[in-house]
Amino acid sequence: MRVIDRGFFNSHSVTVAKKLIGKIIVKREKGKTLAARIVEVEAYRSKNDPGSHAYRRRTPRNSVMFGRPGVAYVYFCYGNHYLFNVVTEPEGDAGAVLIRAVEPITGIDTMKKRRKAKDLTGLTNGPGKWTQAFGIARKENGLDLCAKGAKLFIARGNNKKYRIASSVRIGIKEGLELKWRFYIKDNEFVSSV
DNA sequence: ACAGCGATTGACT
DNA sequence: GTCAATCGCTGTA
Repeated sequence: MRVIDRGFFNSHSVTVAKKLIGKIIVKREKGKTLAARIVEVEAYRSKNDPGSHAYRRRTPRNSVMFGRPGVAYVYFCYGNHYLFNVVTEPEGDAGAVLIRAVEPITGIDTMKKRRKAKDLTGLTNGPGKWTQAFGIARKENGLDLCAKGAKLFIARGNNKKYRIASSVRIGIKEGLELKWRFYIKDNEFVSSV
């Protein structure tokens, strides 16, 4: 399994977002491995992106977005859910890619247990759903996905074919002129919003 | 110090 | 289709 290095994330958020489609998110747990293919993402920047947490200024919550690329930015949303991003752009320049949906590959039983689900329906097709399936929460915020021996990382996928579609980002009120949501066309695990 | 609200989900009509 | 849940961050005072 070839882990993606920091240089991959040290780039424009939109570039990284498109390239993350089809990659594999992996979490090594005690005695178990969870893996899933990334099928839907959104790019966020700072300047000129009113939809981003980092649009106005650096705050305690968004500070991770200003830090090293390749680090996890996890935040609590709507009082119920954890949303997972990977930090992009050179250090000091805020940016992140939100992973909105994934297609399960390995560790499906664990995912089902956490989601209290019987089958694959609705298991990982949303930003708060797949993080729950993976057991990702506040403690993952600031975790370096490119560190040697990281338990959570992103790897290169197989060369499965897909077509990327784009649209406005979901759930935000500003920045709607930017079509920075990218997803695999016709993939059943893309969020159904 | 505090009111308002969000990069969502699941349950219910 | 509609709507409540739920909590901590953010902007304003």
